[in-house]
Amino acid sequence: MTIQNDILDNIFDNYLQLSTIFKNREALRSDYIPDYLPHRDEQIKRIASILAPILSGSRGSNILIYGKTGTGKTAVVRYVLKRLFEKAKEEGVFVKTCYINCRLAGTDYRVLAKLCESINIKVPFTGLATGEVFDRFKNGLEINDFMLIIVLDEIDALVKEVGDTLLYELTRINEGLDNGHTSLIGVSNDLYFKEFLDARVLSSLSEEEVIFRPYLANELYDILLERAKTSFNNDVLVEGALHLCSAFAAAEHGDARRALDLLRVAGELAERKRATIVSEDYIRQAKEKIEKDRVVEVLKTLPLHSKIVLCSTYHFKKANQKIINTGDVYEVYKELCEVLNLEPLTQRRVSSLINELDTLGILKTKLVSLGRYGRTKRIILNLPMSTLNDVYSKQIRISKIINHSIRYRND
DNA sequence: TGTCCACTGGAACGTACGGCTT
DNA sequence: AAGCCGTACGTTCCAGTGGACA
Repeated sequence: MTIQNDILDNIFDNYLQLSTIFKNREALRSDYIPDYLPHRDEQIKRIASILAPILSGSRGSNILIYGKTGTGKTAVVRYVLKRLFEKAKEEGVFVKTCYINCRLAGTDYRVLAKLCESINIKVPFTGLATGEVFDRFKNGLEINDFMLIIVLDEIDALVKEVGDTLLYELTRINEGLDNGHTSLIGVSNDLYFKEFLDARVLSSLSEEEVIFRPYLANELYDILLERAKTSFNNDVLVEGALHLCSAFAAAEHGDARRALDLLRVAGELAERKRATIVSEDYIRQAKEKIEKDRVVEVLKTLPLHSKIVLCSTYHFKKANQKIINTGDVYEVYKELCEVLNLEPLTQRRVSSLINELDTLGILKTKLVSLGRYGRTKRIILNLPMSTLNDVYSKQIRISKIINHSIRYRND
């Protein structure tokens, strides 16, 4: 037995002893499909009855599903499809399902590549024309006589990014098929996403519509309670903790995913502290941890020039300069590039980077008009300076510009 | 009331890259 | 090998603009 072995043994033993909190941690992950989804009976029934004709071999209507993040859309769809799939198998009907997150896929090509993959057609990740991939997909359906249910999650993200060309093709695909057919289920986080769609696409895609309202605090509580039963050991969770958790999540547009994350992280924190119960306090700590972890992760993985832009705003905040605009940020950005021996990007590009950082919630920007003094963006660093300092001091290249003293003055 | 600032943000285009088909 | 494709990341160009100021 080596010393290292001892240490590892210790860690693992400790872990096993520590696992007095969770019964099944996985049940708190957002991709877990529970056996019961509280407060979604209506939607489950609706979607199931729309898709039911598939069991008799005919095509189900296309469905468009709306609702904010964490309202159970994905869970309900996956739940219904899972049951449908099992039922179809019993009945000897051959059904295939394909779930695609459009935001993660990002482009028409990659969505199509995933569709091909789901019917066992191998497609290279680049090199082919999009039309070619579409043809292969269509042929695959035809030859194999597949009944394919396609779930396009976060469909709004794709349409906003690259338009609705692909959706148009997909909604028409059945027209050109003698064998095999598809049903589309579009899932959108954006209630106004319809406006981005061509009328023909819209009418075809939204043959049926299902809306998911945000959960109320008491509904979130029921959901958490249900999940807690399967995930936590008995008597571990303080009732007040559940209430606090649902209250936090209800304040953030009734996002159940957030609530479940909160509960899981709180449990993990308690576990690490060797606590035997998960109290309200752990929920509060979890809330802070989740936010901080998110920010740190974003800071670390940002492209180099975005980091420099961020450091530029950091220097203004450090110098107590509250009001800064794009021009100021760009001047300091150029100065920092010089320090790093880098060719600076154009102001137009930096302007886009600032917008991206705004979307990530790291910067806060506001378009203002200063009359005679032009139009620009007010920019505020939207995170604690210490967080940025901690993360970037450890990165060799960026640490050089963190402590650089700035020449530029904007007064 | 018109001017004009300091940008914004859309659009078109360029370049490099990996990888396909023929 | 030639010619094409999608993707990522960038540049260049430029019309548009809200409102302070003369």
